[in-house]
Amino acid sequence: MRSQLARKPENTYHHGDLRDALIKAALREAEQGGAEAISIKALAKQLGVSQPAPYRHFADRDALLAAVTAEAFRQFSALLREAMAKPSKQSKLSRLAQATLDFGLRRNGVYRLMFASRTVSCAVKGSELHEATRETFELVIEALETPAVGYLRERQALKIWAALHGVVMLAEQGLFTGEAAHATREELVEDFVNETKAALAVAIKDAQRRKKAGA
Amino acid sequence: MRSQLARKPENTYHHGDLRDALIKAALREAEQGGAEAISIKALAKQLGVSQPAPYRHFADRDALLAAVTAEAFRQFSALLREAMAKPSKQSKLSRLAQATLDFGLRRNGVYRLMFASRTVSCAVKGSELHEATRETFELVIEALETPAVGYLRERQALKIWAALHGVVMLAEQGLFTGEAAHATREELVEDFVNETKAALAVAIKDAQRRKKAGA
DNA sequence: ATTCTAAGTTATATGCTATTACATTCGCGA
DNA sequence: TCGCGAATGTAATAGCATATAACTTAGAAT
Repeated sequence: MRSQLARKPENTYHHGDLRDALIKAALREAEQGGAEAISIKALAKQLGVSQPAPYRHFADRDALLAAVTAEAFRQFSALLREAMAKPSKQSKLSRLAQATLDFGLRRNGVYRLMFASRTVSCAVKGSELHEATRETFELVIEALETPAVGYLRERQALKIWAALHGVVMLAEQGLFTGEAAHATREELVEDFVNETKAALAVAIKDAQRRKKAGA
Repeated sequence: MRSQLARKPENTYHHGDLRDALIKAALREAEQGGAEAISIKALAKQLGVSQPAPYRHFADRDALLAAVTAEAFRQFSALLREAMAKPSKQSKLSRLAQATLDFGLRRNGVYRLMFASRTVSCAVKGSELHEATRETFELVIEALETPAVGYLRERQALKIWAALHGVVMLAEQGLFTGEAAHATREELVEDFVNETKAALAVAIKDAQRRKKAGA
């Protein structure tokens, strides 16, 4: 009685790569429903293994969620990198920003898993998950295409990052639909991008002036 | 065998106000753990009623969550109103902004319930919950203390609202702690507040100029 | 007083997490 | 290549949560 959906080769006792298969399948489940949609039992059935098999690879559901979230961050980072690498008339920052918005809306459930679940805020420093989030943030700094100017670069990165997340959040809440949608999400994102660029330009000019005065 | 925590008067068959008691108790549970921490069974035990009793007042768990979330929005709105009413050297917008940040961090779980759960994005237009979110957004517009200037006022409200949510999100994710905390959350919020004010000032001046030119 | 209804109870079905004890396969060293 | 231990699977089961069904009680309305 093996399920059609089984990714396990027929008539084999061992799955071969259950750990990885679980993460990928869980990510698919989370696509719409977020963390709540991830059920160990359902995944086991889907993959054609017994219900307790996943516990050989993850201590408990939270451990699976953490691994899935880390994988989601890797995919997200890859998407951002791709967007930034792609030649385009837009600036790197603009491409990163629009890619973030796109990811947040298209992969709603995964996005919530990454940025709005208990899992992330509980991630201890140094964990795989914590590192994944830091790495993603580094990409934002890179997208600024600016040399370090005091701590101002990190600050601008934090600001644009926060703004982007906020736009995704409100979009998912439906604040851009209906009669009150006096601005599209994309417009708002572009606004934030431009403000960031302007602020950085000022900061750089300032730094140069100070350097000159000092010399 | 009635629990000490029972809010139900002793020796009464009917609780009297179970619906309301459930919402309040659920909100307490959500305080830390968000929606996941809300268990119908646990609530029933806490309130000293049988486990299925809550189903007389809510069709299912989701219905309870929706009601709890709506109540949370009302409390949030009340907090914002209070912050805006309080005499202070700060501007209304600044007070609303800091109050939002405060709420988002102190009442972490409730905040996630409100802004980052399936419940809200599934709320149909016209529902109690949907109205509650709209009403809260109206407060943001009010805090701008600006007459309508085309659609620019709504746009600025959306922008500052998004930015605030983003800051809360990143703060909960731990991006402000550790060596990289080159700006406090409060500083960032104040930055966004000032940018909003500047943008509005420009918009108003623009509108006046255009009016004069037209006359 | 009687009766209707809202709100509660007990019993039970179903589904998920997690653990325990047992079985099978893989890979590696003798 | 044999065999043995570790890794990885299964079956059985406990425990908890949601939800429904059938029954009971209290309060209000006539």
